[in-house]
Amino acid sequence: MKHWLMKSEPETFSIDDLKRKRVEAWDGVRNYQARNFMRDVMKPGDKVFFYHSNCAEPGIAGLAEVASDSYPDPSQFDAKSHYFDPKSSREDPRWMLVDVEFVKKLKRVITLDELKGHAALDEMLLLRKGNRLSVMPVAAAEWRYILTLE
DNA sequence: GCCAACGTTGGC
DNA sequence: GCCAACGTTGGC
Repeated sequence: MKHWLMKSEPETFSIDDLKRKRVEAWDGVRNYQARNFMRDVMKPGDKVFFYHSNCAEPGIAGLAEVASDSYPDPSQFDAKSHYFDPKSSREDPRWMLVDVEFVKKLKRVITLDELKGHAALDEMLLLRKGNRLSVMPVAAAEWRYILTLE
């Protein structure tokens, strides 16, 4: 079982939205590296940090779980969708996603700023300069360490 | 709203 | 295959 971090802008889709809906198709990812993680590596049951990005208090807001195998992102075929991709086709879909299921909301947001202050997390992908991946792996040791911070 | 960092596109 | 131009991400 692997561990992941998935970013979402809370104004668009927050941990509270996931709590309400229980399961959400993680659509709209249009980055090949992030897609490859979802398509090739993620497995149902993998653990996920739900991260709030591009907001007043960026950080880990909750826990979730991968809830499906990967399948084509329907929004890529929808001409009315913001995520429509005219270069993709149903025969050869370019973008894949997984379903993500709510596990729990953290008692507080473990902020990006706080994570930066822990030497144990120096190697964390999230904290690498210039990293913009919206779906990324988290090392098991980092996962366990972060859970103790709540 | 700014802007650094990065990814993608497309002309050559 | 190079690289300039452009678009996006996301912290601040």
